Amino acid sequence: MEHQEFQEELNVLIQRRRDELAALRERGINPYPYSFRKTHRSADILATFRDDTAGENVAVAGRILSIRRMGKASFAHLLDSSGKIQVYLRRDDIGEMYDAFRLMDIGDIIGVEGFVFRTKMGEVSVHARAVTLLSKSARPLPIVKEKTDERGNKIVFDQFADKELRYRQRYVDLIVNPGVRDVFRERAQILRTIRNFLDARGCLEVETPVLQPIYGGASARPFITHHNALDIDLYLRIADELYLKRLIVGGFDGVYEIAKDFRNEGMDRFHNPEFTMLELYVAYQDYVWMMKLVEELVGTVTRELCGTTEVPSGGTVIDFASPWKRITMFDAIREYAGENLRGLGEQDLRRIARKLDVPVEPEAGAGKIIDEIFSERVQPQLIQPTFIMDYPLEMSPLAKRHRSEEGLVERFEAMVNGQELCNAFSELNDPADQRARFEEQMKLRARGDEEAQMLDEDFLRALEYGMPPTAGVGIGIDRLVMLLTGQESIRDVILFPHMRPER
RNA sequence: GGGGCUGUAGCUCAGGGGUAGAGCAUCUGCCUUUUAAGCAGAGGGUCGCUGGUUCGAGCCCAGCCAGCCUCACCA
Repeated sequence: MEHQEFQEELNVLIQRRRDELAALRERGINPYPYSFRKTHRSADILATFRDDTAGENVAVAGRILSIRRMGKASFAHLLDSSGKIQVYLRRDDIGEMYDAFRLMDIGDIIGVEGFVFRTKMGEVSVHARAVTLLSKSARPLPIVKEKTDERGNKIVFDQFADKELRYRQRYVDLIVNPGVRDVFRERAQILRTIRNFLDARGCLEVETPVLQPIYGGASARPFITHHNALDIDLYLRIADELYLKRLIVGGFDGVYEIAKDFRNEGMDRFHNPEFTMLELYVAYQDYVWMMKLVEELVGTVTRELCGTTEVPSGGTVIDFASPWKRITMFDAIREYAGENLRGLGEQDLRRIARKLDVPVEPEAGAGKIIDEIFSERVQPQLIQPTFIMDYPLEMSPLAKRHRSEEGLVERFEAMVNGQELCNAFSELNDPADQRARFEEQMKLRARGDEEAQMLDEDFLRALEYGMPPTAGVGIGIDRLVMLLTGQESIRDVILFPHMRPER
Protein backbone atom coordinates (compact mmCIF):
# COMPACT_ATOMS: atom_id res chain seq x y z
CA MET A 1 0.00 0.00 0.00
CA GLU A 2 2.78 2.40 0.94
CA HIS A 3 4.59 1.42 -2.18
CA GLN A 4 1.46 2.03 -4.23
CA GLU A 5 0.91 5.48 -2.80
CA PHE A 6 4.54 6.37 -3.24
CA GLN A 7 4.42 5.38 -6.84
CA GLU A 8 1.23 7.22 -7.56
CA GLU A 9 2.55 10.38 -5.99
CA LEU A 10 5.63 10.00 -8.08
CA ASN A 11 4.15 9.13 -11.38
CA VAL A 12 2.72 12.14 -13.14
CA LEU A 13 1.22 9.97 -15.84
CA ILE A 14 -0.91 8.08 -13.34
CA GLN A 15 -1.73 11.25 -11.43
CA ARG A 16 -2.90 12.91 -14.62
CA ARG A 17 -5.28 10.06 -15.34
CA ARG A 18 -6.75 10.36 -11.86
CA ASP A 19 -7.31 14.06 -12.47
CA GLU A 20 -9.03 13.31 -15.75
CA LEU A 21 -11.20 10.71 -14.07
CA ALA A 22 -12.28 13.28 -11.50
CA ALA A 23 -12.97 15.84 -14.22
CA LEU A 24 -15.12 13.33 -16.11
CA ARG A 25 -17.11 12.55 -12.97
CA GLU A 26 -17.63 16.29 -12.44
CA ARG A 27 -19.20 16.41 -15.87
CA GLY A 28 -21.62 13.74 -14.75
CA ILE A 29 -19.93 10.99 -16.74
CA ASN A 30 -19.66 7.56 -15.13
CA PRO A 31 -16.17 6.34 -16.07
CA TYR A 32 -17.19 2.73 -15.39
CA PRO A 33 -20.67 2.19 -16.83
CA TYR A 34 -22.39 -1.19 -17.02
CA SER A 35 -22.73 -2.17 -20.64
CA PHE A 36 -22.59 -1.01 -24.21
CA ARG A 37 -24.66 -2.25 -27.12
CA LYS A 38 -22.10 -2.79 -29.84
CA THR A 39 -23.34 -3.90 -33.21
CA HIS A 40 -20.13 -4.65 -35.10
CA ARG A 41 -16.64 -5.88 -34.63
CA SER A 42 -13.98 -3.85 -36.39
CA ALA A 43 -12.89 -6.69 -38.66
CA ASP A 44 -16.47 -7.22 -39.85
CA ILE A 45 -16.78 -3.57 -40.82
CA LEU A 46 -13.50 -3.60 -42.71
CA ALA A 47 -14.34 -6.89 -44.43
CA THR A 48 -17.80 -5.90 -45.63
CA PHE A 49 -17.26 -2.21 -46.48
CA ARG A 50 -18.03 -1.17 -50.03
CA ASP A 51 -17.86 2.44 -51.17
CA ASP A 52 -21.36 2.32 -52.60
CA THR A 53 -22.78 1.22 -49.26
CA ALA A 54 -20.91 3.78 -47.16
CA GLY A 55 -22.97 5.35 -44.42
CA GLU A 56 -23.98 2.20 -42.58
CA ASN A 57 -24.74 2.84 -38.94
CA VAL A 58 -22.54 0.94 -36.52
CA ALA A 59 -21.62 0.86 -32.86
CA VAL A 60 -18.10 -0.30 -32.09
CA ALA A 61 -16.29 -0.61 -28.80
CA GLY A 62 -12.66 -1.04 -27.96
CA ARG A 63 -9.51 0.27 -26.40
CA ILE A 64 -7.99 3.50 -27.67
CA LEU A 65 -4.56 2.67 -29.09
CA SER A 66 -3.74 6.00 -30.67
CA ILE A 67 -5.19 9.50 -30.88
CA ARG A 68 -4.42 12.21 -33.39
CA ARG A 69 -6.01 15.40 -32.13
CA MET A 70 -6.34 18.32 -34.52
CA GLY A 71 -8.11 20.97 -32.53
CA LYS A 72 -11.81 20.51 -33.07
CA ALA A 73 -11.53 17.09 -34.69
CA SER A 74 -9.65 13.94 -33.84
CA PHE A 75 -8.83 10.53 -35.20
CA ALA A 76 -8.28 7.53 -32.96
CA HIS A 77 -7.71 3.84 -33.47
CA LEU A 78 -9.78 1.44 -31.42
CA LEU A 79 -8.71 -2.14 -30.76
CA ASP A 80 -11.40 -4.74 -30.26
CA SER A 81 -11.18 -8.52 -30.18
CA SER A 82 -11.09 -8.69 -33.96
CA GLY A 83 -8.55 -5.97 -34.67
CA LYS A 84 -8.23 -2.23 -35.12
CA ILE A 85 -10.49 0.37 -36.67
CA GLN A 86 -10.16 4.12 -36.98
CA VAL A 87 -12.81 6.45 -35.61
CA TYR A 88 -13.28 10.09 -36.50
CA LEU A 89 -14.70 12.55 -33.99
CA ARG A 90 -15.70 16.11 -34.80
CA ARG A 91 -16.86 18.80 -32.41
CA ASP A 92 -19.52 19.91 -34.87
CA ASP A 93 -21.03 16.42 -34.81
CA ILE A 94 -20.80 15.42 -31.17
CA GLY A 95 -20.78 18.75 -29.31
CA GLU A 96 -20.06 18.47 -25.61
CA MET A 97 -19.03 14.85 -25.96
CA TYR A 98 -16.02 16.17 -27.82
CA ASP A 99 -14.92 18.07 -24.73
CA ALA A 100 -15.32 14.89 -22.70
CA PHE A 101 -13.26 13.07 -25.32
CA ARG A 102 -10.44 15.51 -24.62
CA LEU A 103 -10.26 13.88 -21.18
CA MET A 104 -9.88 10.41 -22.65
CA ASP A 105 -6.57 8.73 -23.24
CA ILE A 106 -4.75 5.97 -24.99
CA GLY A 107 -5.72 2.86 -23.02
CA ASP A 108 -9.27 3.96 -22.26
CA ILE A 109 -12.08 1.76 -23.50
CA ILE A 110 -14.80 3.62 -25.37
CA GLY A 111 -17.84 2.95 -27.48
CA VAL A 112 -18.45 4.86 -30.69
CA GLU A 113 -21.72 5.06 -32.58
CA GLY A 114 -21.64 6.51 -36.05
CA PHE A 115 -21.51 5.72 -39.73
CA VAL A 116 -18.89 4.04 -41.81
CA PHE A 117 -16.96 6.05 -44.37
CA ARG A 118 -13.64 6.15 -46.15
CA THR A 119 -11.22 8.97 -45.38
CA LYS A 120 -9.37 11.06 -47.91
CA MET A 121 -6.34 8.91 -47.21
CA GLY A 122 -8.40 5.84 -47.98
CA GLU A 123 -8.87 4.26 -44.56
CA VAL A 124 -12.27 2.81 -43.74
CA SER A 125 -13.33 4.51 -40.51
CA VAL A 126 -16.30 5.23 -38.27
CA HIS A 127 -17.52 8.82 -38.24
CA ALA A 128 -18.80 9.34 -34.70
CA ARG A 129 -22.26 10.60 -33.81
CA ALA A 130 -21.70 9.68 -30.17
CA VAL A 131 -18.84 8.59 -27.99
CA THR A 132 -19.21 6.83 -24.64
CA LEU A 133 -16.52 6.19 -22.07
CA LEU A 134 -16.72 2.53 -21.05
CA SER A 135 -13.69 2.20 -18.80
CA LYS A 136 -11.12 4.78 -17.81
CA SER A 137 -7.56 3.47 -17.82
CA ALA A 138 -5.58 4.44 -14.74
CA ARG A 139 -2.18 3.44 -16.03
CA PRO A 140 -0.19 4.45 -19.11
CA LEU A 141 -0.16 1.83 -21.86
CA PRO A 142 3.03 1.25 -23.87
CA ILE A 143 2.69 3.12 -27.13
CA VAL A 144 3.57 1.02 -30.13
CA LYS A 145 3.50 2.78 -33.46
CA GLU A 146 3.72 1.31 -36.86
CA LYS A 147 4.07 2.52 -40.36
CA THR A 148 3.76 0.82 -43.70
CA ASP A 149 6.51 1.77 -46.11
CA GLU A 150 6.27 2.11 -49.89
CA ARG A 151 6.91 -1.58 -50.38
CA GLY A 152 4.08 -2.49 -48.02
CA ASN A 153 6.39 -3.65 -45.24
CA LYS A 154 5.25 -2.91 -41.74
CA ILE A 155 7.76 -1.04 -39.60
CA VAL A 156 7.08 -1.16 -35.87
CA PHE A 157 8.38 1.56 -33.57
CA ASP A 158 8.92 1.24 -29.84
CA GLN A 159 7.71 -2.33 -29.85
CA PHE A 160 6.81 -3.70 -26.44
CA ALA A 161 9.48 -6.36 -26.59
CA ASP A 162 10.89 -6.87 -23.08
CA LYS A 163 10.22 -10.56 -22.54
CA GLU A 164 9.99 -10.32 -18.79
CA LEU A 165 7.36 -7.58 -18.97
CA ARG A 166 5.54 -9.36 -21.78
CA TYR A 167 5.16 -12.57 -19.77
CA ARG A 168 4.51 -10.95 -16.41
CA GLN A 169 1.97 -8.53 -17.85
CA ARG A 170 0.53 -10.72 -20.56
CA TYR A 171 -2.57 -8.53 -20.65
CA VAL A 172 -0.41 -5.70 -21.96
CA ASP A 173 1.35 -8.02 -24.38
CA LEU A 174 -2.00 -9.10 -25.79
CA ILE A 175 -3.11 -5.51 -26.22
CA VAL A 176 -0.10 -4.14 -28.01
CA ASN A 177 1.34 -7.18 -29.81
CA PRO A 178 -1.45 -8.47 -32.05
CA GLY A 179 0.48 -11.57 -33.13
CA VAL A 180 0.27 -12.90 -29.59
CA ARG A 181 -3.51 -13.18 -29.73
CA ASP A 182 -3.20 -15.06 -33.01
CA VAL A 183 -0.94 -17.69 -31.45
CA PHE A 184 -3.45 -18.41 -28.70
CA ARG A 185 -6.35 -18.54 -31.12
CA GLU A 186 -4.34 -21.07 -33.09
CA ARG A 187 -3.66 -23.01 -29.91
CA ALA A 188 -7.39 -23.16 -29.23
CA GLN A 189 -8.03 -24.32 -32.77
CA ILE A 190 -5.45 -27.09 -32.45
CA LEU A 191 -7.13 -28.32 -29.27
CA ARG A 192 -10.56 -28.12 -30.86
CA THR A 193 -9.39 -30.13 -33.85
CA ILE A 194 -7.86 -32.78 -31.62
CA ARG A 195 -11.08 -33.13 -29.64
CA ASN A 196 -13.20 -33.33 -32.78
CA PHE A 197 -10.87 -35.93 -34.27
CA LEU A 198 -10.90 -38.16 -31.19
CA ASP A 199 -14.60 -37.71 -30.44
CA ALA A 200 -15.40 -38.69 -34.02
CA ARG A 201 -13.51 -41.94 -33.44
CA GLY A 202 -15.57 -42.80 -30.40
CA CYS A 203 -13.08 -41.79 -27.75
CA LEU A 204 -14.38 -40.38 -24.49
CA GLU A 205 -12.87 -37.26 -22.98
CA VAL A 206 -12.43 -37.76 -19.25
CA GLU A 207 -11.01 -35.98 -16.24
CA THR A 208 -8.77 -37.69 -13.72
CA PRO A 209 -7.22 -36.46 -10.47
CA VAL A 210 -4.62 -33.74 -10.42
CA LEU A 211 -4.00 -34.41 -6.73
CA GLN A 212 -2.67 -37.93 -6.45
CA PRO A 213 -1.57 -39.94 -3.41
CA ILE A 214 0.93 -41.83 -5.58
CA TYR A 215 2.30 -40.22 -8.70
CA GLY A 216 3.13 -42.27 -11.73
CA GLY A 217 3.04 -42.70 -15.45
CA ALA A 218 6.31 -40.91 -16.14
CA SER A 219 9.82 -40.48 -14.81
CA ALA A 220 9.96 -37.06 -13.20
CA ARG A 221 10.11 -35.32 -9.86
CA PRO A 222 6.75 -34.14 -8.58
CA PHE A 223 5.40 -31.13 -6.75
CA ILE A 224 4.20 -32.03 -3.28
CA THR A 225 1.23 -30.44 -1.57
CA HIS A 226 -0.70 -31.11 1.59
CA HIS A 227 -4.33 -31.96 2.27
CA ASN A 228 -5.30 -30.58 5.67
CA ALA A 229 -8.51 -32.52 6.31
CA LEU A 230 -6.84 -35.88 5.74
CA ASP A 231 -3.44 -34.66 6.94
CA ILE A 232 -1.65 -36.35 4.07
CA ASP A 233 0.80 -35.21 1.44
CA LEU A 234 -0.45 -35.37 -2.12
CA TYR A 235 1.40 -35.04 -5.40
CA LEU A 236 0.44 -32.94 -8.37
CA ARG A 237 0.24 -35.36 -11.25
CA ILE A 238 3.22 -35.83 -13.53
CA ALA A 239 1.04 -37.85 -15.94
CA ASP A 240 -2.46 -39.30 -16.05
CA GLU A 241 -1.48 -42.62 -17.64
CA LEU A 242 -2.28 -44.91 -14.71
CA TYR A 243 -5.74 -43.43 -14.20
CA LEU A 244 -6.63 -43.62 -17.87
CA LYS A 245 -5.61 -47.27 -18.00
CA ARG A 246 -7.85 -47.95 -14.99
CA LEU A 247 -10.66 -46.59 -17.16
CA ILE A 248 -9.76 -49.02 -19.96
CA VAL A 249 -10.01 -51.77 -17.33
CA GLY A 250 -13.40 -50.29 -16.49
CA GLY A 251 -14.60 -50.99 -19.99
CA PHE A 252 -14.25 -47.83 -22.05
CA ASP A 253 -12.84 -48.62 -25.49
CA GLY A 254 -11.08 -45.31 -25.87
CA VAL A 255 -10.39 -42.54 -23.38
CA TYR A 256 -8.38 -39.37 -23.57
CA GLU A 257 -7.57 -36.43 -21.39
CA ILE A 258 -6.01 -33.12 -22.25
CA ALA A 259 -4.33 -32.63 -18.93
CA LYS A 260 -2.15 -30.15 -17.15
CA ASP A 261 0.83 -32.10 -15.82
CA PHE A 262 3.34 -30.76 -13.32
CA ARG A 263 7.01 -31.64 -13.17
CA ASN A 264 9.34 -30.22 -10.59
CA GLU A 265 12.31 -29.78 -12.87
CA GLY A 266 14.30 -27.17 -14.72
CA MET A 267 12.85 -24.60 -17.06
CA ASP A 268 14.06 -23.69 -20.52
CA ARG A 269 12.54 -22.95 -23.86
CA PHE A 270 11.12 -26.48 -24.06
CA HIS A 271 10.06 -26.96 -20.44
CA ASN A 272 7.52 -25.21 -18.23
CA PRO A 273 6.78 -26.64 -14.76
CA GLU A 274 3.14 -27.02 -15.72
CA PHE A 275 2.36 -28.06 -19.24
CA THR A 276 -0.40 -29.62 -21.28
CA MET A 277 -0.35 -33.23 -22.35
CA LEU A 278 -2.77 -35.22 -24.41
CA GLU A 279 -2.93 -38.82 -23.34
CA LEU A 280 -5.02 -41.31 -25.29
CA TYR A 281 -5.66 -45.03 -24.70
CA VAL A 282 -7.48 -47.30 -27.12
CA ALA A 283 -8.43 -50.86 -26.27
CA TYR A 284 -7.73 -53.82 -28.58
CA GLN A 285 -5.05 -51.92 -30.49
CA ASP A 286 -1.25 -51.99 -30.45
CA TYR A 287 1.55 -49.54 -31.13
CA VAL A 288 1.57 -50.21 -34.87
CA TRP A 289 -2.04 -49.09 -35.07
CA MET A 290 -1.23 -46.10 -32.90
CA MET A 291 1.44 -44.89 -35.32
CA LYS A 292 -1.19 -44.66 -38.00
CA LEU A 293 -3.51 -42.76 -35.68
CA VAL A 294 -0.81 -40.26 -34.70
CA GLU A 295 -0.04 -39.60 -38.36
CA GLU A 296 -3.68 -38.98 -39.10
CA LEU A 297 -4.24 -36.85 -36.02
CA VAL A 298 -1.26 -34.60 -36.57
CA GLY A 299 -1.94 -34.46 -40.30
CA THR A 300 -5.52 -33.42 -39.66
CA VAL A 301 -4.54 -30.77 -37.14
CA THR A 302 -1.93 -29.38 -39.52
CA ARG A 303 -4.33 -29.26 -42.46
CA GLU A 304 -7.03 -27.59 -40.37
CA LEU A 305 -4.61 -24.98 -39.10
CA CYS A 306 -2.40 -24.31 -42.11
CA GLY A 307 -4.45 -25.64 -45.00
CA THR A 308 -1.57 -27.94 -45.89
CA THR A 309 0.61 -30.56 -44.22
CA GLU A 310 3.72 -28.50 -44.94
CA VAL A 311 4.84 -26.26 -42.12
CA PRO A 312 7.87 -23.95 -42.28
CA SER A 313 10.15 -24.37 -39.30
CA GLY A 314 13.70 -23.35 -38.57
CA GLY A 315 14.61 -22.57 -42.18
CA THR A 316 13.20 -25.79 -43.58
CA VAL A 317 9.75 -27.12 -44.32
CA ILE A 318 8.34 -29.96 -42.24
CA ASP A 319 5.90 -32.17 -44.11
CA PHE A 320 3.43 -34.00 -41.89
CA ALA A 321 1.82 -35.91 -44.75
CA SER A 322 1.44 -39.67 -44.17
CA PRO A 323 3.24 -41.94 -44.08
CA TRP A 324 6.04 -40.84 -41.80
CA LYS A 325 9.36 -42.62 -41.88
CA ARG A 326 9.44 -45.62 -39.51
CA ILE A 327 12.70 -47.03 -38.22
CA THR A 328 13.72 -48.99 -35.16
CA MET A 329 16.04 -47.41 -32.65
CA PHE A 330 18.83 -49.85 -33.51
CA ASP A 331 18.47 -49.22 -37.25
CA ALA A 332 18.37 -45.47 -36.67
CA ILE A 333 21.62 -45.62 -34.72
CA ARG A 334 23.15 -47.70 -37.49
CA GLU A 335 21.91 -45.32 -40.17
CA TYR A 336 22.69 -42.00 -38.48
CA ALA A 337 25.63 -42.88 -36.22
CA GLY A 338 27.14 -45.76 -38.17
CA GLU A 339 27.12 -48.25 -35.30
CA ASN A 340 25.28 -51.54 -34.99
CA LEU A 341 24.39 -51.97 -31.33
CA ARG A 342 22.09 -54.95 -31.72
CA GLY A 343 22.99 -57.74 -29.32
CA LEU A 344 25.88 -55.86 -27.68
CA GLY A 345 26.53 -56.07 -23.95
CA GLU A 346 27.14 -53.21 -21.58
CA GLN A 347 30.94 -53.30 -22.04
CA ASP A 348 30.75 -52.97 -25.82
CA LEU A 349 28.07 -50.31 -25.61
CA ARG A 350 30.21 -48.27 -23.24
CA ARG A 351 33.15 -48.55 -25.63
CA ILE A 352 31.08 -47.32 -28.56
CA ALA A 353 29.67 -44.46 -26.53
CA ARG A 354 33.23 -43.38 -25.77
CA LYS A 355 34.14 -43.71 -29.45
CA LEU A 356 31.15 -41.52 -30.41
CA ASP A 357 32.10 -39.03 -27.71
CA VAL A 358 28.83 -39.55 -25.85
CA PRO A 359 29.25 -39.10 -22.09
CA VAL A 360 27.67 -41.91 -20.08
CA GLU A 361 27.36 -42.13 -16.32
CA PRO A 362 29.16 -45.08 -14.71
CA GLU A 363 25.99 -46.53 -13.18
CA ALA A 364 24.05 -46.46 -16.46
CA GLY A 365 22.84 -49.83 -17.72
CA ALA A 366 22.77 -51.07 -21.31
CA GLY A 367 19.40 -49.52 -22.10
CA LYS A 368 20.42 -46.14 -20.72
CA ILE A 369 23.62 -46.17 -22.80
CA ILE A 370 21.68 -46.96 -25.97
CA ASP A 371 19.26 -44.15 -25.15
CA GLU A 372 22.11 -41.71 -24.59
CA ILE A 373 23.77 -42.59 -27.88
CA PHE A 374 20.47 -42.16 -29.66
CA SER A 375 19.65 -38.84 -28.00
CA GLU A 376 23.09 -37.38 -28.66
CA ARG A 377 23.94 -38.66 -32.10
CA VAL A 378 20.68 -39.49 -33.85
CA GLN A 379 17.79 -37.46 -32.52
CA PRO A 380 19.11 -34.02 -33.59
CA GLN A 381 19.26 -35.28 -37.18
CA LEU A 382 15.60 -36.28 -37.27
CA ILE A 383 14.00 -33.20 -38.78
CA GLN A 384 11.16 -34.64 -40.83
CA PRO A 385 8.54 -36.60 -38.85
CA THR A 386 10.04 -39.98 -37.98
CA PHE A 387 8.78 -42.82 -35.82
CA ILE A 388 11.54 -44.35 -33.73
CA MET A 389 10.41 -47.83 -32.67
CA ASP A 390 11.39 -50.47 -30.13
CA TYR A 391 13.08 -49.06 -27.05
CA PRO A 392 15.19 -50.79 -24.39
CA LEU A 393 12.98 -52.44 -21.80
CA GLU A 394 14.59 -50.94 -18.73
CA MET A 395 13.71 -47.39 -19.82
CA SER A 396 10.03 -48.20 -20.25
CA PRO A 397 8.44 -49.80 -17.18
CA LEU A 398 4.86 -49.37 -18.46
CA ALA A 399 5.35 -50.73 -21.97
CA LYS A 400 4.70 -54.25 -23.17
CA ARG A 401 7.59 -56.54 -24.04
CA HIS A 402 8.33 -56.71 -27.76
CA ARG A 403 6.56 -59.62 -29.39
CA SER A 404 9.79 -60.81 -31.07
CA GLU A 405 12.78 -58.83 -29.79
CA GLU A 406 14.36 -59.81 -26.51
CA GLY A 407 15.13 -56.88 -24.17
CA LEU A 408 12.98 -54.41 -26.07
CA VAL A 409 9.48 -53.03 -25.65
CA GLU A 410 6.83 -52.08 -28.18
CA ARG A 411 7.26 -48.36 -27.87
CA PHE A 412 7.67 -45.53 -30.34
CA GLU A 413 8.36 -41.86 -30.25
CA ALA A 414 7.71 -39.46 -33.09
CA MET A 415 10.63 -37.14 -33.69
CA VAL A 416 10.24 -33.80 -35.47
CA ASN A 417 12.83 -31.07 -35.74
CA GLY A 418 15.08 -33.10 -33.46
CA GLN A 419 12.44 -33.00 -30.73
CA GLU A 420 10.15 -35.62 -29.29
CA LEU A 421 6.56 -35.04 -30.37
CA CYS A 422 4.93 -38.06 -28.77
CA ASN A 423 5.63 -41.20 -26.80
CA ALA A 424 3.53 -44.33 -27.22
CA PHE A 425 3.42 -48.03 -26.41
CA SER A 426 1.59 -51.21 -26.60
CA GLU A 427 0.51 -50.96 -22.98
CA LEU A 428 1.74 -53.53 -20.53
CA ASN A 429 -1.31 -55.45 -19.27
CA ASP A 430 0.32 -58.49 -17.67
CA PRO A 431 -0.08 -57.71 -13.95
CA ALA A 432 2.77 -59.98 -12.88
CA ASP A 433 5.19 -58.41 -15.34
CA GLN A 434 3.99 -54.94 -14.34
CA ARG A 435 4.67 -55.76 -10.68
CA ALA A 436 8.15 -56.97 -11.56
CA ARG A 437 8.84 -53.77 -13.53
CA PHE A 438 7.67 -51.61 -10.65
CA GLU A 439 9.93 -53.55 -8.34
CA GLU A 440 12.88 -52.82 -10.63
CA GLN A 441 11.95 -49.14 -10.42
CA MET A 442 11.82 -49.33 -6.63
CA LYS A 443 15.35 -50.69 -6.64
CA LEU A 444 16.48 -47.72 -8.73
CA ARG A 445 14.66 -45.43 -6.31
CA ALA A 446 16.40 -47.07 -3.36
CA ARG A 447 19.70 -46.36 -5.13
CA GLY A 448 18.80 -42.68 -5.18
CA ASP A 449 17.08 -42.27 -8.55
CA GLU A 450 14.45 -39.70 -7.56
CA GLU A 451 12.72 -40.07 -10.91
CA ALA A 452 12.20 -43.80 -10.75
CA GLN A 453 8.54 -44.70 -10.75
CA MET A 454 6.60 -45.66 -7.65
CA LEU A 455 4.81 -48.92 -7.16
CA ASP A 456 1.08 -48.30 -7.39
CA GLU A 457 -0.72 -51.17 -5.67
CA ASP A 458 -4.18 -50.05 -6.73
CA PHE A 459 -3.09 -49.81 -10.36
CA LEU A 460 -1.77 -53.37 -10.14
CA ARG A 461 -5.08 -54.49 -8.63
CA ALA A 462 -6.84 -52.95 -11.62
CA LEU A 463 -4.56 -54.79 -14.03
CA GLU A 464 -5.22 -58.01 -12.13
CA TYR A 465 -8.91 -57.69 -12.96
CA GLY A 466 -7.77 -57.69 -16.57
CA MET A 467 -7.04 -54.93 -19.08
CA PRO A 468 -7.58 -55.63 -22.77
CA PRO A 469 -4.64 -55.20 -25.12
CA THR A 470 -4.32 -51.44 -25.38
CA ALA A 471 -2.38 -48.85 -27.30
CA GLY A 472 -1.55 -45.57 -25.57
CA VAL A 473 0.07 -42.31 -26.58
CA GLY A 474 1.07 -39.03 -25.00
CA ILE A 475 1.51 -35.89 -27.05
CA GLY A 476 3.03 -32.73 -25.60
CA ILE A 477 0.52 -30.13 -26.68
CA ASP A 478 2.72 -27.12 -25.99
CA ARG A 479 5.47 -28.43 -28.21
CA LEU A 480 2.99 -29.32 -30.93
CA VAL A 481 1.66 -25.76 -30.77
CA MET A 482 5.21 -24.39 -30.91
CA LEU A 483 5.91 -26.43 -33.98
CA LEU A 484 2.71 -25.52 -35.82
CA THR A 485 2.74 -21.81 -34.93
CA GLY A 486 6.46 -21.27 -35.41
CA GLN A 487 7.19 -20.20 -31.84
CA GLU A 488 10.69 -20.85 -30.53
CA SER A 489 9.91 -20.85 -26.81
CA ILE A 490 7.30 -22.73 -24.83
CA ARG A 491 6.66 -19.42 -23.07
CA ASP A 492 5.23 -18.05 -26.26
CA VAL A 493 2.51 -20.72 -26.39
CA ILE A 494 1.57 -20.59 -22.69
CA LEU A 495 -0.44 -17.53 -21.69
CA PHE A 496 1.05 -17.21 -18.24
CA PRO A 497 4.39 -19.02 -18.23
CA HIS A 498 6.00 -19.72 -14.90
CA MET A 499 8.14 -16.84 -13.60
CA ARG A 500 9.94 -16.12 -10.40
CA PRO A 501 7.68 -14.03 -8.19
CA GLU A 502 8.06 -10.30 -8.61
CA ARG A 503 9.83 -8.55 -5.77
C1' G B 1 24.38 -25.54 -11.19
C1' G B 2 28.47 -23.38 -15.14
C1' G B 3 29.29 -19.57 -18.91
C1' G B 4 27.75 -15.16 -21.71
C1' C B 5 24.66 -10.87 -22.20
C1' U B 6 21.16 -7.37 -20.07
C1' G B 7 18.70 -3.96 -16.23
C1' U B 8 18.90 4.31 -17.30
C1' A B 9 11.74 8.36 -17.99
C1' G B 10 5.25 5.03 -19.13
C1' C B 11 7.64 2.45 -23.94
C1' U B 12 12.13 1.83 -27.15
C1' C B 13 17.04 3.06 -26.32
C1' A B 14 21.85 6.32 -26.13
C1' G B 15 25.48 7.86 -22.53
C1' G B 16 31.63 4.01 -20.01
C1' G B 17 34.56 8.97 -13.73
C1' G B 18 32.97 15.78 -13.66
C1' U B 19 25.33 19.35 -13.16
C1' A B 20 20.98 12.59 -16.00
C1' G B 21 19.92 12.41 -22.49
C1' A B 22 16.89 11.32 -27.32
C1' G B 23 12.40 9.69 -29.90
C1' C B 24 7.53 8.32 -28.86
C1' A B 25 3.97 9.00 -24.77
C1' U B 26 2.38 13.20 -21.17
C1' C B 27 1.20 18.69 -20.27
C1' U B 28 0.26 24.01 -22.50
C1' G B 29 -0.87 26.75 -27.09
C1' C B 30 -2.33 26.47 -32.54
C1' C B 31 -4.68 23.12 -35.90
C1' U B 32 -12.35 20.19 -38.40
C1' U B 33 -10.28 13.88 -43.30
C1' U B 34 -5.25 12.67 -39.83
C1' U B 35 -2.44 8.12 -39.67
C1' A B 36 5.00 7.06 -36.80
C1' A B 37 -0.23 13.70 -38.10
C1' G B 38 2.33 18.59 -37.76
C1' C B 39 4.40 23.28 -35.46
C1' A B 40 6.03 25.99 -30.82
C1' G B 41 7.01 25.49 -25.67
C1' A B 42 7.04 22.66 -20.79
C1' G B 43 7.12 18.85 -17.12
C1' G B 44 8.72 13.94 -16.00
C1' G B 45 14.31 9.84 -13.20
C1' U B 46 16.25 6.47 -5.67
C1' C B 47 20.40 5.12 -13.85
C1' G B 48 17.71 -2.95 -10.53
C1' C B 49 19.41 -3.28 -4.92
C1' U B 50 23.42 -3.07 -1.19
C1' G B 51 28.22 -2.06 -0.08
C1' G B 52 33.21 -0.46 -1.66
C1' U B 53 37.09 2.58 -4.43
C1' U B 54 37.30 7.98 -5.44
C1' C B 55 37.45 14.95 -3.95
C1' G B 56 33.47 13.13 -7.16
C1' A B 57 30.08 6.82 -9.44
C1' G B 58 24.62 5.14 -14.55
C1' C B 59 29.89 4.72 -15.49
C1' C B 60 35.11 1.29 -11.89
C1' C B 61 35.05 -3.12 -8.08
C1' A B 62 32.30 -6.84 -4.98
C1' G B 63 27.92 -9.10 -3.43
C1' C B 64 22.81 -9.65 -4.20
C1' C B 65 18.04 -9.47 -7.15
C1' A B 66 15.59 -10.14 -11.81
C1' G B 67 15.49 -11.37 -17.04
C1' C B 68 17.28 -13.44 -21.68
C1' C B 69 20.61 -16.78 -24.28
C1' U B 70 23.58 -21.10 -23.83
C1' C B 71 25.59 -25.59 -21.66
C1' A B 72 24.68 -29.27 -17.99
C1' C B 73 20.84 -31.94 -15.43
C1' C B 74 16.18 -33.63 -16.95
C1' A B 75 11.79 -36.31 -20.77
